[in-house]
Amino acid sequence: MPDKTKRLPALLARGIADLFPLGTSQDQNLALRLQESSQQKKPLRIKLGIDPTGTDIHLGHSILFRKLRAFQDAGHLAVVIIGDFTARIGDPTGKSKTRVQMSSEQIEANSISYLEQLGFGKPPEQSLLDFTTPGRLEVRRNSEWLADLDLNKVIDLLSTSTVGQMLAKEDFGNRYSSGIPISLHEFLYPLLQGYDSVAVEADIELGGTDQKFNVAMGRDLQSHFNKRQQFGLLMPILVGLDGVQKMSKSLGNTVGVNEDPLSMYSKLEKVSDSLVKNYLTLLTDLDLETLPSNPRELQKTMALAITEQFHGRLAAEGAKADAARLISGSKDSNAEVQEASISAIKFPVKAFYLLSAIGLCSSSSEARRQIQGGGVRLDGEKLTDPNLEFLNKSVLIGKVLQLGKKNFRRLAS
RNA sequence: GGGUCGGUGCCCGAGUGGUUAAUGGGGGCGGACUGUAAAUCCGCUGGCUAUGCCUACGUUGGUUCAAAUCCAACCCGGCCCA
Repeated sequence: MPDKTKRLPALLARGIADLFPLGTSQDQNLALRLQESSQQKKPLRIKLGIDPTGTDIHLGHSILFRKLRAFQDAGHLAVVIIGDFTARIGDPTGKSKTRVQMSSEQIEANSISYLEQLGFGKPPEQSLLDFTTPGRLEVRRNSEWLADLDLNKVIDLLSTSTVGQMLAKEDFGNRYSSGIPISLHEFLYPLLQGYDSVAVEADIELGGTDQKFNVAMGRDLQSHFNKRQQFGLLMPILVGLDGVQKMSKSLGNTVGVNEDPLSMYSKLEKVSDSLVKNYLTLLTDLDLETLPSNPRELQKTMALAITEQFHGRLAAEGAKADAARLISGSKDSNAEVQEASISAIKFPVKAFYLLSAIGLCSSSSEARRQIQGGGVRLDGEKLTDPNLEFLNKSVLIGKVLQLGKKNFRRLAS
């Protein structure tokens, strides 16, 4: 999208999938609006909403937060909206069925966890957002203005849209035409998200490309409520580790931002070739012109750069070295592997039970199968008998139990 | 509210009384190959400290020696009508 973004500063423009509107006035053109902002020394309010429906922030989310951070670093104000109210409805975007509604306790716990993962309490150079520089961040919960909306206001909101417009939204349209139920309250979601923009007086809303409808709704509502309209700045949806579907917790193809360095690095360095450039563009600030041409080296460069963002240079380098060592099957690796306590285990213990007890396998039945299928190693040595007995802790402590090529646990007391 | 069709394992989808955790596909996991990629091939894919025992086909009851398959009620959904 170079034509749309060429007048924007490079770090703000990098990776953008869509930007609207694209007119020639200060209300229609983001480059001009940025100029106005700097002339008037009035930072723009950059809105990014996130619904606390899960507990883990992954790299897919991080694209948007990275962009938000770029705006912070350029002197603007990040307005992070925790959708504690909208989480109760659930964003229907991309959903093929109605989302289950969540309890407020769960929502609150998730919100706190999100802020921590965004870097609250961490040094700015290892966190997604800048929590420390004054005037760069505002965290709001949308229950603040949504919880007390009265029915008159709700009817006013509803009257701004038609059923036809809602069904024109891809997700709703698909569900409707394939006979999958749509609850009425789901129609409210885009309106409420749009109303958030009214409430916080957003100048720009960031979102994934799947958020176009909702972001555009924000513009419509701002206009309806006589506010200056926001720009929509959309980022691509990150493809997950499977190389096919979007990165999503429920698809199990994610890299979480608070994963330990080794698992982060080892997952990333095996991302398929077709995705590596994409990851580099969206998840790093590396200069794309000066990258290694060897595809394997490219993977490693990408994995290292991303891991470094969350754990620092030293830990990332360590993870890289450890990954290489573990894969070569070295027995005496000192790698920094996630530890698993075996203190609660009764000895003697059979191999399959051990595997499930430390969470490497989700059930003891699965553990049996994995061993029988030849996918389990202890300090590099393949286990073949699920019923193999270990007599006491001391024969296990310090050893690394491995499932497949990328799941490791160091056994600890 | 009436009529009608339907609810099967992570998903889709067979199966209409009787070996069998339930054909097949997708996805996932593991193995081989490789560059820890892609493609391809192979295995596994309910649970349980387990050579046996549990729990499963919307829910609850019923018929039967025997049910996902038959009956009843209920719950949920699609479509048509209002």
